[in-house]
Amino acid sequence: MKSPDPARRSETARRAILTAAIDLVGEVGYPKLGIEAIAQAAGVGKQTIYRWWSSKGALLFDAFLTFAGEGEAAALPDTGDLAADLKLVLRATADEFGDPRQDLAMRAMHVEIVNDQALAAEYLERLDGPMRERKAERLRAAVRAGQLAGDVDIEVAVDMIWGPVLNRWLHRTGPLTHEYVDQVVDTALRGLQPR
Amino acid sequence: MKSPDPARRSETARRAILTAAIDLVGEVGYPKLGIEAIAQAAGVGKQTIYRWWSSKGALLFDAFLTFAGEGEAAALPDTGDLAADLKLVLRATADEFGDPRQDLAMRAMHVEIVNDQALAAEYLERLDGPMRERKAERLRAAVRAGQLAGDVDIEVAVDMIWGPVLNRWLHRTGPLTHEYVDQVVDTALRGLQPR
Amino acid sequence: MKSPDPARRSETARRAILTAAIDLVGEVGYPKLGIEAIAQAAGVGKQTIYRWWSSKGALLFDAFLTFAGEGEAAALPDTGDLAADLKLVLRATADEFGDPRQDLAMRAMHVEIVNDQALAAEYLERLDGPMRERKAERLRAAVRAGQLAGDVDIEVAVDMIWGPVLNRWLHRTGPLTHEYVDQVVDTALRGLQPR
Amino acid sequence: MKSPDPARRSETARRAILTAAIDLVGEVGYPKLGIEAIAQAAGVGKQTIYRWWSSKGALLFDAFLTFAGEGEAAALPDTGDLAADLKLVLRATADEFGDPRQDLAMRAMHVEIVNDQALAAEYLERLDGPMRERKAERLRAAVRAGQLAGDVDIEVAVDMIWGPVLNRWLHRTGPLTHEYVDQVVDTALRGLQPR
DNA sequence: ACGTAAGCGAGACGGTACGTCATGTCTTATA
DNA sequence: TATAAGACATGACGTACCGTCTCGCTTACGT
Repeated sequence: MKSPDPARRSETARRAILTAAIDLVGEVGYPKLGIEAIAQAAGVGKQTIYRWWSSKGALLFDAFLTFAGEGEAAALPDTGDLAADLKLVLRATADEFGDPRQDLAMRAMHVEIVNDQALAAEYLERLDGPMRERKAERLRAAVRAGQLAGDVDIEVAVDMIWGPVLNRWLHRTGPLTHEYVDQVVDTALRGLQPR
Repeated sequence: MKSPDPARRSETARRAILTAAIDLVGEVGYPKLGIEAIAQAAGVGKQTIYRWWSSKGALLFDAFLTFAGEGEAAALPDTGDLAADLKLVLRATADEFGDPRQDLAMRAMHVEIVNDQALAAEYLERLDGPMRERKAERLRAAVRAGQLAGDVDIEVAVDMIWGPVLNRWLHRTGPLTHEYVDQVVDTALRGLQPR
Repeated sequence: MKSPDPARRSETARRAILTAAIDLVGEVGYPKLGIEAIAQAAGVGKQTIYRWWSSKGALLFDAFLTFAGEGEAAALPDTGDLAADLKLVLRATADEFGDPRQDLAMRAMHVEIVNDQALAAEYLERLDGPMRERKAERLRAAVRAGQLAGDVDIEVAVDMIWGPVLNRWLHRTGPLTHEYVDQVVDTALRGLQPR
Repeated sequence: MKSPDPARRSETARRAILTAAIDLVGEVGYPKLGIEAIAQAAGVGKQTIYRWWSSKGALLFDAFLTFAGEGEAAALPDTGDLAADLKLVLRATADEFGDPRQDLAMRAMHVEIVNDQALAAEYLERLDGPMRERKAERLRAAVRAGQLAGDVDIEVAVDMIWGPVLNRWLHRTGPLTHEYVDQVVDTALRGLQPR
């Protein structure tokens, strides 16, 4: 019983596999994605995949972490106008969801999370957590600026703003338009009760 | 090219299949659920499944519709106290999600919806739609009672109340406690901005 | 447990089934012949086939008996020239085997005989037996005419004349030409040893 | 489009499959023989069978070639007494046909040949051909020794001696006794006409 | 520097489940 | 009650992938 030596790992193969995984999931969708096809597309032996990843989910997941981690690490914009800043961010998110390839790939990851508790935990820690922290930080700044009530639970606030958007996309409850996200932001900030 | 004659369909077989599907998905989870196992458990030939359902998703889905449709058709409670009514309903929902068997089964259905546009549409029309209408109706009653602002978009309001709860369950963003749902209701009603 | 009443049997259905069986076996060959296809082609319910025949072989077999029995019951020609008479008959047989439809159908029957002892027995009694008797009778006439040795075993003689032809056809050992059957007749009559 | 690499083929699996095929066909007979059962008995995945053989017939056939090819390659006996030599060989053949296991297995192969032209051709080339050559060679030796007429067509002669025996076995026209084969030999050599 | 031990591409292996097909039985309605 | 129609339970078919394994090959150390 021996485990592979990370020092000797081929970075070429690793990138090829992750890239192929993302590409394929965007082409055929998650349920039809197969390890054999990934290996083929990456020009790699199956064993090289099994050596380094424990499951299709873990692989796909790693692919996301890798490519997402490369891109966005920046804080959310803070122009002083909270509503405008949130709308800007959410509209961008909605647009990403609109791109068919990203749509398929992200659905894949979410399915994996829905079904696998361990991946969900890792997702929380490595992707959702940091992202959420940036969202929370922006809201805290708003609190400090007196634009948000001080006694609001920040976690709940984040959920109430981003939750509806994620949901609408994932469950296709309706079109994910800019108008919709604007309304969500406005309503969340203002509350439902009459003033 | 001939298609099966619904008039000759065996109701016995149909019920056995739907029941077995729900039972099995609650036992082994969606990804390990197989047509062969369902047929076996239902004491039915595979062909009888393939004759009447086009996919595993469609079957599972039909099972949900069947058993859900039998149960709940009632309106949401209206005691006059909107917040209390919403908390009651959402706590019940949270409790359902907490039951491991229902948890697994509902995750299965949601995964299916996430991946299959056609099923998503049917889900919207037959399960989510009616349910949503009852939620909307309760909120409209609140508007009439002066407890909710008249200019709030009811769709957005529903999303803002139920969305966070569904999300937290599906993505395991955190524990789905009664405290959490209470806070969601309070925050949604009150809004995030300082008064 | 009751058995069907032959008195009520539909002659129409019976003929349609037998005809369809022969036709189909000539089209698709024996291994691809199915009960369902026969029923379909005959415009008959499957049960009607299962009611009256115990197996695909028995049905096919019955079809042969029926149509063969109707056709040939005549004695072999006896012009006084034994060799010429035999060549005439064998050439006709070779020609029958050459017709693709008859070829396929007869192969079907022979396969059935090879595999099923009971059918083999019935074949011997009802088809091969009578045919063989006519062949033997022709040879006996030749003995009486002094054209054949009196101490030859007629059974063996029949086998030696017809056997090679049947074999060459069934196993495709070589082309079944008129020349070949002529040579078989000549050689069988003359013997292999030098005179 | 990729085809299997013969270099990597597992000899263990190959032998196990061929052996299992022969064993099973001897137990259940050809029509009830299934690929699934062979795979099971050989302790092999079905795909391993499908990878290397194109059909049940081809497999069975290969099994015969393999095991037959291992055994008999020797020439027919030549003691100088043609009739005695032939009787010896034919009696042995009759005995083989009498062994139930060999009987079933050989029937299987013959059915396959009857139904499949391609297999028939391979059979002719690889099994029947060489065997036939040995038979022909024995007869040619007899011609040289003056025991057989020089103008006899050897092919026809072989058919006339071995054909009746093969036929009687295959079609169960009668018991395949030593007496019968003796008579065939005698009659074939002597001819049917009076001397 | 060079043998050796690892990762690598390739792909055969024993399996499992797939979705299709044919079998033979059972049910229903028609005549 | 025999029939045409066809749904049913059963189970084999041939396919597609699974995850493991064994091959040579190449690459990078450790002596």
